[in-house]
Amino acid sequence: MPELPEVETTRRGIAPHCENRTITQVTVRDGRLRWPVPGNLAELLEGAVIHTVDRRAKYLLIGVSSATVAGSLIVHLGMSGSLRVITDQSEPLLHDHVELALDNGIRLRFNDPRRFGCWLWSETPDQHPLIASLGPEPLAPEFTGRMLYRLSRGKKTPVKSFIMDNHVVVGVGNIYANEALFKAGIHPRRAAGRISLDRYNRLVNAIRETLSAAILMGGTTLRDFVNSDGKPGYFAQSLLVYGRSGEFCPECGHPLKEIRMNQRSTVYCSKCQR
DNA sequence: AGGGCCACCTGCGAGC
DNA sequence: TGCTCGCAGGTGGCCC
Repeated sequence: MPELPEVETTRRGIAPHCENRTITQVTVRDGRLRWPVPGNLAELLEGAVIHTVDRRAKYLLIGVSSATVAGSLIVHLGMSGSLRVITDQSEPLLHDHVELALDNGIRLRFNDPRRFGCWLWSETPDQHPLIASLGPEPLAPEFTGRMLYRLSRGKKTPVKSFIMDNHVVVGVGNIYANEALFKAGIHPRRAAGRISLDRYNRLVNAIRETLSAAILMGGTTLRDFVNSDGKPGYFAQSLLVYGRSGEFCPECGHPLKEIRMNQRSTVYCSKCQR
């Protein structure tokens, strides 16, 4: 479910409620996530203070410290996860696996039906194997067309796979890869190594524009994404090609095509994208 | 070494 | 109505 805009929307939603709050209780109802939730999580966190809520790629990094521990929770929402701010006394529902109670009476509740998400703990999150080898953030200045151009020389891999590779750039998932390639006029199957610098500059702009616009609209809700208030995102109505196979291209009116690449739905216009 | 594919898991809609 | 099938926003790890 969540791509970078959805994770950023979640971060912005929870941060004001968590920062500088003390964790009073940790509840793990089902620790069988992608990796087991550490058994000593409550021991580590209860009584500690949350000082930061950051994002790296699609990971939320919740910085926590106390007299005895200092480190970060590494939280990933997987395909179906959501983090909600609970202000009332509502009972947990099915798939509400992890919960943090804070000293302001608010609870942070993690729901994840498919359990592809994770809750890990690290004292040195920057060096954690899941984080250390990630490529640049798509909205950071070091992500440039020149960088993509250089990295892609000699690569036969399709450009869509290339920009979805976390070592190249993080945070470009299936929806936004489709959208950005359409905006840039690049065919998703084109070999990454056979794209000009000029076109990579356009692609970088398209990725930035697409992700920024989605963040401004609170992310994309297709079926079930909800933000930290339990509300949907509104970028779905702005999607140009994703989920629109068979509809007419918004640029030229030609019917949009759908193919599968790496078992993922890939929608494009065969006239506008080369 | 690099690239492609599977697996992890539940829920839902389509089609029979 | 109720079953089965295929598909879903991610990504580490395995195999070729």
